[in-house]
Amino acid sequence: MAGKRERIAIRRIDNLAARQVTFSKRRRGLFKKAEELSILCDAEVGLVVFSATGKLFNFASSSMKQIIDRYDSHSKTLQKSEASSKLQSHVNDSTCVRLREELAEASLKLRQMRGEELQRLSVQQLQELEKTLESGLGSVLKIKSQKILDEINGLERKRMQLIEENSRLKEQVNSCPPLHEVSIPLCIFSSDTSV
Amino acid sequence: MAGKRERIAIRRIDNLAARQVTFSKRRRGLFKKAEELSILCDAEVGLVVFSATGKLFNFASSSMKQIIDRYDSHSKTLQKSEASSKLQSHVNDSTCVRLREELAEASLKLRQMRGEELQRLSVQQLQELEKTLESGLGSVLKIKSQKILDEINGLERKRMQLIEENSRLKEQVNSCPPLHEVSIPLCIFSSDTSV
DNA sequence: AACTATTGATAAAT
DNA sequence: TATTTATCAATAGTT
Repeated sequence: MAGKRERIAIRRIDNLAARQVTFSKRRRGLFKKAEELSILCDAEVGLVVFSATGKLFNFASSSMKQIIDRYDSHSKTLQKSEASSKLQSHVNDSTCVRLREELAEASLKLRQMRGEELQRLSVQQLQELEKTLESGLGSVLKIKSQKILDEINGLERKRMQLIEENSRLKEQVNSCPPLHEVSIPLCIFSSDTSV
Repeated sequence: MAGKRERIAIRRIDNLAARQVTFSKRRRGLFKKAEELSILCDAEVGLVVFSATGKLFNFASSSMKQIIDRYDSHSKTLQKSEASSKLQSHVNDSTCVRLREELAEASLKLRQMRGEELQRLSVQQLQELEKTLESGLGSVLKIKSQKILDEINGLERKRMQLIEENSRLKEQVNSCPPLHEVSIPLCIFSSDTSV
């Protein structure tokens, strides 16, 4: 009937469906509050969110470009603003570097999930990995069973359809006069229009 | 005493003091929720706020630079960047494209190993995944056991060393004269020189 | 997607 | 600015 809302720990939600639902709900809430803050308090607000699946959501009280530019000029950790072409190529270099790093990390995780390169992990980390693998394996087994059941049901349905069709055909055959008593005269009749 | 919180209209707060107070409160709330979203839902979140007085506040689940780069690469694919065609050619550089593809594939595999996005896999593929996961799980359990055994052995070794040291110390203590037979006369002797 | 009990955020007062 | 408290808003779990 109702939501017994219990305090939820702030850590990654393991269940995919629950995580996606929460993401939708909280994302809407967050964007609403971002907009409210910008309006109520005359603030410039920029918000960028990438879902775990890589989808982009963003809000900007003015324009995102303007906000990013302003942010860059504030966080003047970038010392020299040189010619734009040099700056751009630098940005692109860093994009490639980031991609390489992310790829390396993803590959390592994959290898570890396959049971490689585990030596440097702590017992704690191994335990977490074990839990993840067990959970993943459970899901795989569940989906596999579903698929197999679906296949069986599909085959069964087709079998039943064939049986029905078969009965219909049998009835048709039974309700017809024997083949040699009908087809030959009909054949003669249709091919001999002069009669 | 208390806050009769009435619904407030979402429009600029005219009173300066009230606006600043509200800004502080809501800003904290917004940043908290941004962080919670990133943690709960495994999302990448970047938030930039400039107060009306020009002060910068920002939050990034990873790094702001990374998030802005990712935002740029996403939005650039949708819009023409009128200023620099050079930038386009760099962003679409074949290396970056290839890295992105590889990363996307690796991420998908990781998610599948965690038990997500399995629906489009065939029974055959699920079976292979199952085998991989079981094998990985086996390795993890093996390494974990090893590590735990190593830890136990290490502790046992240290325990034995301590026991040995203990015996040595006991022997030393036993080979010494008892404390009261030596120290008290010495004490008397040294403090009472008139005897 | 819609519902509601409950937690969380916050407007106003101090 | 911090704290308090009444009230409103967000949302976790459920249907």
